[in-house]
Amino acid sequence: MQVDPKEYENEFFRRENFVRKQCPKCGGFFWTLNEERQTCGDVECEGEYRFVRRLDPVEHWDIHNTISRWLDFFKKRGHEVLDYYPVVARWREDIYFTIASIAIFQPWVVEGYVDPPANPLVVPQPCIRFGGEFSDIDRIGKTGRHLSSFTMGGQHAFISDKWKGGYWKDRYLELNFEFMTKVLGVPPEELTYKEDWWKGGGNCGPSLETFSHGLEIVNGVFMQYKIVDGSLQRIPIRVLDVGWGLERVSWFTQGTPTIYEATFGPIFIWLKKDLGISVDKDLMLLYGRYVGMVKTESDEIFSSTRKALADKLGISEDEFRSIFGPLEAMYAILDHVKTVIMAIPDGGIPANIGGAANLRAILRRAISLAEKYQLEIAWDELILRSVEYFSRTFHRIKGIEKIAIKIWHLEQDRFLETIQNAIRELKNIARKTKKKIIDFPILRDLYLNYGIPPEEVEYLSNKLDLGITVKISSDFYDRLKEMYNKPDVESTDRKTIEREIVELLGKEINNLPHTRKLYYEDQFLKEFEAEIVFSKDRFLVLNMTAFYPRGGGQEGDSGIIIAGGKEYRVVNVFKVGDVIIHELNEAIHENTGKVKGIIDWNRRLQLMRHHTATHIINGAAQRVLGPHVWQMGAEKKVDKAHLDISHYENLSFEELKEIEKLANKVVLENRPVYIEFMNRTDAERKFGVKIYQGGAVPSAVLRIVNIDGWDVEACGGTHLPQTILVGPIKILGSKKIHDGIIRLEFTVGEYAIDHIISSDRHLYEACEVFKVRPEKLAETSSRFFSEWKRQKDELQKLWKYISDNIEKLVSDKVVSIDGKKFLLERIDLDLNSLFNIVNRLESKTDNILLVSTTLAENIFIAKGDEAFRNTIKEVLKQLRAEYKEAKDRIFGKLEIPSDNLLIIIRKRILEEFTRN
RNA sequence: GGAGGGGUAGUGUAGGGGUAGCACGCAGGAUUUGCAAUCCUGAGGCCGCGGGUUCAAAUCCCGCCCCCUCCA
Repeated sequence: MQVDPKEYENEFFRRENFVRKQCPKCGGFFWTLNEERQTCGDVECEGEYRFVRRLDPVEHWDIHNTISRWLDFFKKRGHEVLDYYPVVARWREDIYFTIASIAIFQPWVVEGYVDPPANPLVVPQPCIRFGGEFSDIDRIGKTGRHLSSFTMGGQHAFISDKWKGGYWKDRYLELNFEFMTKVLGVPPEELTYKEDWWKGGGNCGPSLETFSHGLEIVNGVFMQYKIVDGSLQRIPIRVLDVGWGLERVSWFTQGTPTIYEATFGPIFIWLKKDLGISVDKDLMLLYGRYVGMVKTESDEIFSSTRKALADKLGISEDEFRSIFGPLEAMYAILDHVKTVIMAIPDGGIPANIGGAANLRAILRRAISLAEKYQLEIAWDELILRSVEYFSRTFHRIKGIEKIAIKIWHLEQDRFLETIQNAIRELKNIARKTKKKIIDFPILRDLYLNYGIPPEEVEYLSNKLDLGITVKISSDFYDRLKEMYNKPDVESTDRKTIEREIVELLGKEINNLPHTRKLYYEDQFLKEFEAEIVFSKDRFLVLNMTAFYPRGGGQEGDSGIIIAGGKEYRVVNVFKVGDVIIHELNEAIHENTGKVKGIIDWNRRLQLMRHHTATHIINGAAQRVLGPHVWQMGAEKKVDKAHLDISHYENLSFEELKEIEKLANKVVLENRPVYIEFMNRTDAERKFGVKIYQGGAVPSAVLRIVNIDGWDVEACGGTHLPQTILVGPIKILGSKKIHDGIIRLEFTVGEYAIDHIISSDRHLYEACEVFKVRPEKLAETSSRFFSEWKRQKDELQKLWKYISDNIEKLVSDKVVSIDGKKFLLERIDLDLNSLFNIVNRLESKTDNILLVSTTLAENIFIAKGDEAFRNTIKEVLKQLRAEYKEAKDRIFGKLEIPSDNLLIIIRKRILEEFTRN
């Protein structure tokens, strides 16, 4: 797009005599003090990183010192320092990870609903990005500069009529210039400010990027427009959105070959030594100097620029691969481990869904790279060292090393198992398939069932020398997509239901005044009087209500409303915007007048108990399991409730009981529960970001529910004022509902008592069976179980013995008549055993009839040719006996002694054959 | 949230209404100076759990649990 050059003009440039030039290479405009300068300063135009000069990192400018110097600089110049936010952007619905420092302030501050926490301010914000210009996963480690997690030094100022303290372009550049030249010591003529345009999240504005010696170090955006119907419109609030690449600052000042040496410092030195990787010093410096040539726009460009890099270093591509392959793999591994670690305390657990899937992807990439280059990574130590090192600045990862190691091993096992399964399956396919060709259907199954993409199948079958051809169609993923795109069942989420109701009630609902929420003013209000504001069909809106609408995972209240002398049952209560709608059991005709509302108090009390219990259990789970636990969802019903938490594996019985015990302890401690409405920024400052347990809260003012010294959450639900009122908490069980999310089911109050009583009853009944006391039940039942197993085995052996000998027992009873072999005998066994004998003797005889009298039952079974079966059936009809047929077998029960049947049949058979 | 594949001995698997098999591993024995190899013998299975159908279910039907994977 064409940008008005005026956008970039400012007093600072004028005062310092900067000149505006156009770069002959990229065509971009930039500002410089050096009139002779041609290129803009970007590495693609400069061709090299001219600051690279040293092999090993130095502590003086490591990432920690870089961050603290940077913070100091701005602190001394009137900026307030903010603690960093989580890397999992729980307060945002549109992004999973925090991708930039400005994300902290979107949308509430940027759109003017909430005051900024300070103005101006700086924040060292760790960000996680998968994909995009700076972090294309496959390129990490190979470009010298890509990271999946980095620290954005956010320098922010806000300009609005209502806020003091902001500043704009001049002051920004003044500070920027001062830091670059005075703190970093860059000669002024070596600085360039390149013009760019930034947009995101509907906002946009001009930006000036700071370059030196080939490296982009800062991107300063002057957010001041929003895009309306394709054209720019000034927004009332202007936001200075400056992002410093703090790892880049650290790299720039240390002058190491790549950003990785600079960022990972002592961990890099240790790992390199541990793996025995070494590269010639001069070659390494040369690599660092020119690795910036590598471009990542497309696969073609990437490989051609990589080739150019090898040429520049004077080595062949093969040599390049063997020298730098392991090193680049190590760079990537360092990066990936750090990113996984950074995400864990914020509840970012590797999983198969959403943003968490990216965490799994890089974790697996790290493992794959180690395997590919045969790097014997000491993962546990690497994780320990990474946590130790980075926790110096990023305090939230303190103490997560055990959990991180556990997660790493779980994921590694899972990954290796999947690969093993896939390899086995592939070998089976290779063995079974005659054509020795693997095409779409097989590739599809391998991908869908084992997660192995076609390229990997090809790699594996070559590596394993399976002698098969892998045919990858270029539209593989498109064909898969076609299969997914089958129309799915209509979703009836809450929003569609609400939309339907709004439609039903008409647009008027949106024009109604906000309903006064009596349930917040007095959570124990059981009865109230109010006035009708609106009614239609079965829906009623009042000017105020004590009925709690469904929300925050808490079910709505029920009860009765008396209007016009008539009683209505309230069957559902919900919110549309700030209007609370009561759904009644029948249509109401009054449009005005007073009503009386009575809440179903038993129900409400139980819901409140469940809600407060949810917060108590959440706090307990965090303490028992670790700081990675966040609430991922919850539901509170009358008879039971559940809480979903971020956690990496199913809970053991012991963990469950520990949580239960701790939760009940908090109940008995009778802690007060404070509730207050707070400004978003104040709440965050006072209680930290852990208040966002329930996810994004779409409001500038938060309702803070604070269980004293235990748990603080932004929550709209109704709660008890003291924990003792929750009553006993009984955890019913837990299960994994997704990877990385565990559901705890529980019940409280009288329902908990009921549950305990019924478990007692089950225990009592089980004890009655064995006539033992509860503490002996497990022991006794396991003794019974092993006894039962032993006897079953004995029985089996016995049966085997019998059947082995059955031939001998009956062989002399087989009679041959007219070339056919008959066995007509009485063997007193149960029917099932007779079936087995018949099956076993099938090849020895043609026609068999066995009768038996066991347990006062006369039974028989016969098997044979049609004529034989017909004879039997005829006799059975005469005897009025019931029988069944299955294939060539007839069997059933007799009312007469079974011997009788045997005698009759023997006689008949003899008759028939003598007649012929 | 939607969807595939799977759960049988320590491990890997076959079978698919009628006595639960195979390979590797394990134990004992034979051969051998010893090991490996080979041969013989043996131990080891709630066929994931709970219902249903059936004379009979590992197998068929229904529900649940667990594992792996894909998509949103």
